[in-house]
Amino acid sequence: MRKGQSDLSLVEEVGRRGNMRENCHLKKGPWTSAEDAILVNYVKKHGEGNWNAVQKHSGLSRCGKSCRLRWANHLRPDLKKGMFTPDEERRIVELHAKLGNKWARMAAELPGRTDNEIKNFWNTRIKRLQRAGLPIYPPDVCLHVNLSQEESLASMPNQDSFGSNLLQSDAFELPHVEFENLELNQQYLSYSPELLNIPPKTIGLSHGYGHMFPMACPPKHLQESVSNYISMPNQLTDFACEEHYDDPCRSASPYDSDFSTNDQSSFGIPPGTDGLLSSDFSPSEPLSGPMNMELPSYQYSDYQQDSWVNTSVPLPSVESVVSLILSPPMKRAKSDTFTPKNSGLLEAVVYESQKLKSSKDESHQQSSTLMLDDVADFPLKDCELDFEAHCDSNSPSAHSAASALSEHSPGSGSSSDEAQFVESILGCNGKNETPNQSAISGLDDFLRPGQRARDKPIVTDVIAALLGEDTCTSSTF
DNA sequence: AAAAGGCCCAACCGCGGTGCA
DNA sequence: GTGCACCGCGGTTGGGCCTTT
Repeated sequence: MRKGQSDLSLVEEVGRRGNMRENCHLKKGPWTSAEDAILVNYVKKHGEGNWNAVQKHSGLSRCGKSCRLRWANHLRPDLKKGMFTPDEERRIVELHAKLGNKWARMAAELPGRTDNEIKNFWNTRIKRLQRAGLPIYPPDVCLHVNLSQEESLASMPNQDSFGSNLLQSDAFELPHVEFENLELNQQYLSYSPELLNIPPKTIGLSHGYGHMFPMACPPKHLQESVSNYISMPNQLTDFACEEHYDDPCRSASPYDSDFSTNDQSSFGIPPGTDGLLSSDFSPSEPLSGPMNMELPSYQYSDYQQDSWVNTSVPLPSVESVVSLILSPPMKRAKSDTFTPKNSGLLEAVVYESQKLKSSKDESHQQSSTLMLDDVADFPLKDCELDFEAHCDSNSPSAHSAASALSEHSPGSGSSSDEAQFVESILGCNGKNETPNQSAISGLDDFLRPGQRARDKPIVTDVIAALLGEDTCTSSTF
């Protein structure tokens, strides 16, 4: 545009070319170069801000919002145009792993890039990657973020005050979560009042979540990454091999075993089985907050695409269970003191069960030997803490036992053979699977939300088997 | 060559936060 | 304390372009 050209003449030009109808109507749609010129002119004269005044003073028939957006995304002189460089791409991935869908914050870290640009890039990228069955986050990024967050965890004051800090911290913003579903959970878990020492309905679990699970309960975006590993056996073996096992960082996470254990196929979960990972959990109430803003659920693997129906979370269920089951006793034995690292809900459940069981007749003891021993020494208080963390619906594990138990509603999903399942749980199905694998497979089926109604009695038995007690005789069920 | 489908990106919408009267 | 205006953020939409069939 020629210098000195008045805003007015530009407006006239806009009026001629654009599809402005009447002055009283604000124009929408694509910006014309004339409009751009007006806006640039205006900002040069008056500076940024006060965007609503643009319309008044410059005659532009655009709302302030639209002007701001146009300026911020396209007209700002410091904007970097063109494709993202590999460095920028990597930075975005890292930032997303750290921040989640905080586009504006990410943009602040990438000079010349806009939040919209980054958002579009990311959305496109994850679509592409997920279509290809590739992980959203490269393992090294996960590890990097995990490590850095672990450091911040390590720098926390003392463990004693952990709980209170946890409840007070605002460091990580996470939504308060409606726990409609949890009411049903309580039906199952009510035998453990201590365990559920939380309001049944709305529970503000956001505080301290990040401390509790530094990346352990990473925002869903990491779950996505994790879930993608399900379809990436090679990466699984690459990343989750033994040298990572004892990595304090990795063991810090309920996802510890994610990479090493989530490969359904390696656990005898047949491809296409809509186990937990693809259970069509769809909360009756939409989850609120940032996590909810994230992708509804791209948590599916290539194996699961057919059965993928709006899966909203359940991935962690398997993780929690699996990490519990597969964690070497040594590792757990070291965990005399609770750390937020332990994936806890199932442990808590199991622990409670142990407690109850020990006060009852021990006739079923044999059937409970699979997993309980490793976790029986977990202090309940710790379990409570842990459970709170898990109850955050954004916590991957929140949907672990809680949702898994609660979502055993009639509906979709094929149920596996119950007898086999129980056998699996008990690790004695006689197949070539290792007991643990069997258990996982069984648990997967057990935890499947879409369990048929007719399975309910079986489910109860299964829970009993899992918990090592006959729930039919238990007053707590 | 044409239709269909997918991709990409600019722009819009709704909501929440903040400042001010 | 309340209402209003403004601003910023994140999710969603719609249209143009490209690729595939």
